[in-house]
Amino acid sequence: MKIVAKSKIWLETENGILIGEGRYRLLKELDHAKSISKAAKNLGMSYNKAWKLLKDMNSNAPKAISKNSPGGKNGGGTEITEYALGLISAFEELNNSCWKLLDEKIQTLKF
Amino acid sequence: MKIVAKSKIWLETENGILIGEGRYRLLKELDHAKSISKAAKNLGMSYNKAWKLLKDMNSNAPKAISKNSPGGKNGGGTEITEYALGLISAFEELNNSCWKLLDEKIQTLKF
DNA sequence: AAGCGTTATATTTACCAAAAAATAACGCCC
DNA sequence: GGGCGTTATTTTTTGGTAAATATAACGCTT
Repeated sequence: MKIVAKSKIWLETENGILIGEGRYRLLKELDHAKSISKAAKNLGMSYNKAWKLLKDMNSNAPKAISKNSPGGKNGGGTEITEYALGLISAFEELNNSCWKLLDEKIQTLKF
Repeated sequence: MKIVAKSKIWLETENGILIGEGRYRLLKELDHAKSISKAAKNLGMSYNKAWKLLKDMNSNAPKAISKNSPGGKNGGGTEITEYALGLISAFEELNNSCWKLLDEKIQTLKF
């Protein structure tokens, strides 16, 4: 019987969760859509949830994650910071090495 | 600001979850207590939940996880199999190497 | 056969978190 | 200043899961 190892990783500060799978996807989509409402729609997520996640990340992180602009031209928008881009990379790298490790390790075990 | 990487790993078969953090703790306690009701009490878990977890593991695993004996001397009891002991070891090993990897990797990243 | 302590299972209740809905605020633009 | 599309926030509703409860079954022991 085939047995697979799965994992979820996330980063925490003393304030709370900085990034995990859902927040990672949101940041990537925000980087592309430049708008919370559009990003949420693209991800099949409610605007409300996306906004709460982003707000939480901003208050947990040591630096700003996004610059939000309500009102103005075309209603406004949201841009993520350089720091957020770095977070995205870091999360991807940690995830990839974790998956690779588990894939290798599980070969050495027989069930 | 201090940032830590956390992870949860688990093993799945095509039927469902084989072992994860909660099931791991239950198996270890069962190995010691030889009784679902005692193990559950020791873990602060309801008997109902422990029984369901064990039943699920047994139906997901390729081999028996436990031998349950209702009735009889002292009301019966539950013993986990050699296969379950192997699962415990495998889970510990995967977890340890995963944590070690994350600890090392996160040092190389600056936030 | 009655009692005991366990496993086995179904049912009901409670809770919490996610989703949805509603409302407000914002600032450009015409 | 009114309309537009966005962000911001609160409130309400819903759904799914955990907890609690209840009941049955089991097989030794006396």
